[in-house]
Amino acid sequence: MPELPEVETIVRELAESDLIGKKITACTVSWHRSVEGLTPGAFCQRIIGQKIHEIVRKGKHIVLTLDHDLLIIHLRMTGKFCFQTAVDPVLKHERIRLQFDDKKLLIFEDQRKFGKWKLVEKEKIKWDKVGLEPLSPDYTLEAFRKLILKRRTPAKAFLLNQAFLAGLGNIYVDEALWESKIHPRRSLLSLNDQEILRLFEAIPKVLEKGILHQGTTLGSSRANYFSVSGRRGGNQYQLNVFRREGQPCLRCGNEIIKIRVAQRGTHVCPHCQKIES
DNA sequence: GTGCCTGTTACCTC
DNA sequence: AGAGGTAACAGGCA
Repeated sequence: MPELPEVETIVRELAESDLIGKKITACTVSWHRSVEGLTPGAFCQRIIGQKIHEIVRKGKHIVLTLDHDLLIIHLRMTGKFCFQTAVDPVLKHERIRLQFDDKKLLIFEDQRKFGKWKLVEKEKIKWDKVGLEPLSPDYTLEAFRKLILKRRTPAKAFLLNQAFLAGLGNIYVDEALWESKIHPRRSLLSLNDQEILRLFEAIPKVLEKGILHQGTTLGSSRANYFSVSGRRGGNQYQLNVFRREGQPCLRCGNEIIKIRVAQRGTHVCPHCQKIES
């Protein structure tokens, strides 16, 4: 569920909440596999007493700088946060709760239980599986071309791979490919300079639009994306292809179709995004 | 009820 | 190196 724009929205809300400078005074893990690498007991023992100094996004990861460790959280499909007070009931899909020195509770909910929290000593952190950040100054046409160079992988598989580019998921990949008029099955080798430039420009464009609209919330169920304050995103009303199968392409009027690429549901305009270039 | 689908990623084999 | 399959899970939907 949450891709870069949704994670960014959450991180901004967390960073602007009053968590910075707060000390963790209690911790409850109610699903042991939400914690990676440590038993729930060891995890709680290590995190209690540490203060939160900074909250940032790295690809789709949420990174909280504590006194000694980095707390790295990946929401995967259905992870979300909310604030509660001690008198509120335990939520149905609650997996982890942190209590702070002001008695406030940060709750981690995760219906499908794929989300992960881990503690890593600051000096030992490695980000080798997190690729180029499309919204950073490092994102240049040269850097982008270097990633594409000599690869024969389909464009969609490439964009989904976090080790190359960090932060794109199924929604924004389909949007970026539609925007740049590239078929998701096109081999990177087949892309000409003009197409590479269009793709290079489309990626930050669709991500920034997603952030501007505070993320994409597709359905109405609680399994969907909600910000920390419980707000829905608005980007679902701005999508050009994703989940628009059977509807007219907003650029040419032809019908959007849904196919399967890299084992993922994939939305394309067969007229704008031709497989042969 | 049954079977298929879902926004993610790690891990395995080929 | 890269592709394809499966698994981790719960629930919505036809």
